[in-house]
Amino acid sequence: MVSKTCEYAIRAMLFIAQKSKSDIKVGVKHIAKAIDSPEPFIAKILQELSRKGLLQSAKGPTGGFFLDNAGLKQNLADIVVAVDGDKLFTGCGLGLKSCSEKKPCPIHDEFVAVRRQIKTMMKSATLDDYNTSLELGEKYLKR
Amino acid sequence: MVSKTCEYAIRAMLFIAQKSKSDIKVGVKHIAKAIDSPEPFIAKILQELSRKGLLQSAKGPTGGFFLDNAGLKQNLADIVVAVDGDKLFTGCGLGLKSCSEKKPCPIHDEFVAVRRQIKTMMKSATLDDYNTSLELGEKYLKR
DNA sequence: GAAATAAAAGAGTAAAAACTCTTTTATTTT
DNA sequence: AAAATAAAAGAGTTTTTACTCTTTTATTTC
Repeated sequence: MVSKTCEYAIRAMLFIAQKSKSDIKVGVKHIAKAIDSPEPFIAKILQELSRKGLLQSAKGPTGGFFLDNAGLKQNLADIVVAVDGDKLFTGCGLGLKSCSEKKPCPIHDEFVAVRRQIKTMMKSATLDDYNTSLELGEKYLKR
Repeated sequence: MVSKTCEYAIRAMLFIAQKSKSDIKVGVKHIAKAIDSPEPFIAKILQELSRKGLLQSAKGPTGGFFLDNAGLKQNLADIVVAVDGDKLFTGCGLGLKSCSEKKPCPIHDEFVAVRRQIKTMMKSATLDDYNTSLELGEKYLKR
């Protein structure tokens, strides 16, 4: 559904969101451990997202990645688009380039519905909104 | 959502289903042209599916690939599982190995709903069911 | 200002997915 | 039986995705 890179990105962003609530910046090592991902790989992903402005970073001791208030208002769809592009939300279910309302593939209408549901779901909650259930230990980012 | 291999497989199977309605066997060359796919690649995919029993084949002149009556009753989910496995229907949205009702990822419940919708959609119609709209030229397999 | 910490940047490697080519085997038509 | 047709099989290549390593640069603490 989304790339592995994107899965890591979402999990990392959710973890950073938690820490940012208490104004804590987190280093790559800490993040990698928390979401169980290869350290240099998640570093690269987050640098890319930081360049794109989806999160902030600070170098040096006590530095690390963090989210400002605007960042905490982002939703999962924002991350998915930044990492994978919008093919999940716009592509044809059978890979046809010019599949459209006018020239639909056999499953066009059904896929439009599925995609809409996915989009709605990914836009319905901000990173901040996930914090509570994560803090309560009702939801997990690891294993 | 599904692999490119799987997209080709579905499109080829839908095309073969059409031809099989009039008891016509189709060669790889013909199929590749009809669905706009690399010829040796779709050949390989169909050989694999034929080995798994999802369609039939005959060698020699007038030979080619075709579907028997049971084959025409298959749905898209059958093809997806044969090609990609069942990860689309069972995997975690964030790639967690032990994501479950007991230890859910933050988007577990929403993803269960999305996956159910996809599964329902892919099981709701047989290959045969798509024939009419394709014959009428309302739906397309190419471009 | 020296040492330590942590991200930035970029090159490099490994594995998987997508795609190709060649040879063989079976079947049918003439 | 010979020629032609078409799938079977398997090895090989290319591209993309996933992941690693090394060096540099910025910041902070002591």
